Amino acid sequence: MASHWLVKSEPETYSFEDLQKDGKTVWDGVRNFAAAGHLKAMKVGDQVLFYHSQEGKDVVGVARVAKEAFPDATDATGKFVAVELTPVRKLPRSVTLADMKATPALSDMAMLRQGRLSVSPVSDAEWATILKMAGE
DNA sequence: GCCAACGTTGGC
DNA sequence: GCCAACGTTGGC
Repeated sequence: MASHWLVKSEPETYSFEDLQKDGKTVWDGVRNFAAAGHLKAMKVGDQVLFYHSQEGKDVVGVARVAKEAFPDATDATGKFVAVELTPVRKLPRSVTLADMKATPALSDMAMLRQGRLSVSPVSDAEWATILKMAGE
């Protein structure tokens, strides 16, 4: 059963456009146990919302898990993992943080309840709501 | 094993 | 640029 997720990235560091240009990317550098736990739970084929933090503060695109969790090569301790993501599509309209906060159906979203979490789960209902808000 | 201090993230 | 929230680290 496929799950849905949301990952955050500062577009200045790595934007959705960068992912589309690269064709794929290794999602490493996560140094938070809760987020790492979510990375480990990802399965190939799971869909992932791509959120731009700091600049934009909006969900801009959809990506897909291409490779399940493997040791993060940038982590010397060996405690953290990375996954590989590929771009799926850019959303017709981005969905801003303000829009999500203003939507009662999304009030329980993990990313809203815990702002600093860089990788978080998205329920099927939340997923459908956000895609609809994005004009799909 | 607990708790205080510190560092980092991210929204405003 | 500031401030709040939260996770991690290190001392006891």
